[in-house]
Amino acid sequence: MSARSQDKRNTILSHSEELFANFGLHGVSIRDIADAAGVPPALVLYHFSTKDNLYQEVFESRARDLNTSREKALRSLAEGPGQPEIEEVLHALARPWFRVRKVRGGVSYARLIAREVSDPDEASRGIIAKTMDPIAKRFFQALIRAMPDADPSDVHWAGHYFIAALMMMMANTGRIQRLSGKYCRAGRSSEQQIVNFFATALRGAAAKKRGKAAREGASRRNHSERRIAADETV
Amino acid sequence: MSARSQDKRNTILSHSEELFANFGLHGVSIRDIADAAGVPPALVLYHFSTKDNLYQEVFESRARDLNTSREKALRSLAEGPGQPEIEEVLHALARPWFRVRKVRGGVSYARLIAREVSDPDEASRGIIAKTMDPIAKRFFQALIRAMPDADPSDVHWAGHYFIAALMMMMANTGRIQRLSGKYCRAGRSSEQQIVNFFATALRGAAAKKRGKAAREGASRRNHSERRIAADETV
DNA sequence: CAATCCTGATTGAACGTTCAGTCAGGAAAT
DNA sequence: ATTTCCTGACTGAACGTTCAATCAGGATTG
Repeated sequence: MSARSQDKRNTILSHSEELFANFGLHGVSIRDIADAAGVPPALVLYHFSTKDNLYQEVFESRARDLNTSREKALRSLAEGPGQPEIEEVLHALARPWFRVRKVRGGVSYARLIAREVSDPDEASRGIIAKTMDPIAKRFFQALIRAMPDADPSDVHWAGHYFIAALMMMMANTGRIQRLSGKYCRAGRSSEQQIVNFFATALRGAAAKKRGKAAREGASRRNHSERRIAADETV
Repeated sequence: MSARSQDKRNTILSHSEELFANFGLHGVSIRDIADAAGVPPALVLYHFSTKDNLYQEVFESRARDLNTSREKALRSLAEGPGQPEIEEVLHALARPWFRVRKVRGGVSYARLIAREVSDPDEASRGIIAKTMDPIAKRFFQALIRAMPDADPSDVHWAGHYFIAALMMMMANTGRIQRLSGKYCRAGRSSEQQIVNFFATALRGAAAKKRGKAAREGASRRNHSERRIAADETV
């Protein structure tokens, strides 16, 4: 492929990224993308065959970088000596997100993923399950390893809350500013903010549990798999 | 309007709710709704004029109940004697959500709102800003009142994390189960889980801050409005 | 010349919406 | 009591538009 052709392809890709992030797959037409990129609609399909495939390619365009950097961070924690610090684990998941937002179009990409994560549509589930779930599972493992004393169930929940909060930041809907004005405008410090909060929270939860266990006496040490009524889905 | 007509209208409304929740405004056509409800497409627009208006009405159908019950809970906290417990404030926001999911179609409705909250589209922002923000602001006020010692900035962030986690639960994408298996299948206990976690977290954050303040000496008591680099948006 | 790159014109299908008209049934008039 | 009138409820067919996708063929490049 010639350099000129490659350029046009990338232009289409980046404009697709922005539009899909802001309006979703069904909220954007091939024409919208073509107009934004300044090319005829046919060229979009010449390069990407179908709209669905274009969407897929947008999604995967940065996923590899994002996931390899997250995987590397998690592996280095897993292979490191002793148990990792909670903050390290949280940063391993979060830092690549904040990093990707620094490069051109990265904010849109982060927003796109955030949209996809909270979309219950079958197609979205598939994409997320394939692209994001393996890393997420490692993340939970690392988190449990970092908190051997805590109830694994609590750690799982905390991990989910962390991901939810992270994705809310990535969605970047402007609601945080709207609701909190001066208090929550942050930028450079927001990664520290979220990591510190959840690290403190996790330690607090673990300490509380330890306290309760101590009060109850040292009986029934490992009952982490306690049964939960499952007639409802969360 | 006759009872029979009212019935049909409600049928259309409830099927719209479910479809919009699962596939979004642009992912659903009038014909999809008409087919699901077993009525001709023209009847949908006879009752609701336009697709956008139908979407709006679906959104507002349960919003009044939801908001009045949340408002009542928050007001009773504000008017009560002394400062409210953190758990009370969190429950005031969360309980109506878990309650609405118990009635028919409520799960879809909760999912619809969760979708809208994380949608950066202008139209979604408007709907959320009008319908949900006033209550959210009261919630933040109550939360700060419940934690007079904590840094208001931290409390704001914690409140946002709480909302994010709550909305993730409401989105009900199945990802939590997929990632955590047995640990996070909960149902009845999930409201307790999220409230307890964030209550502990908030107390922990406040305690940490108090500790730090004590260590730093009693100088600079009220510097809650510390400047934050704002070149970036979260 | 051959291969690659690109485009205008065009496709059938699906879209939201409109509209003329049917129909049941209650009110009003005879 | 019968007929007439009327209206709210509803429908099938069609509207113009936009959709994703196709394709033949021109332009550009190696």
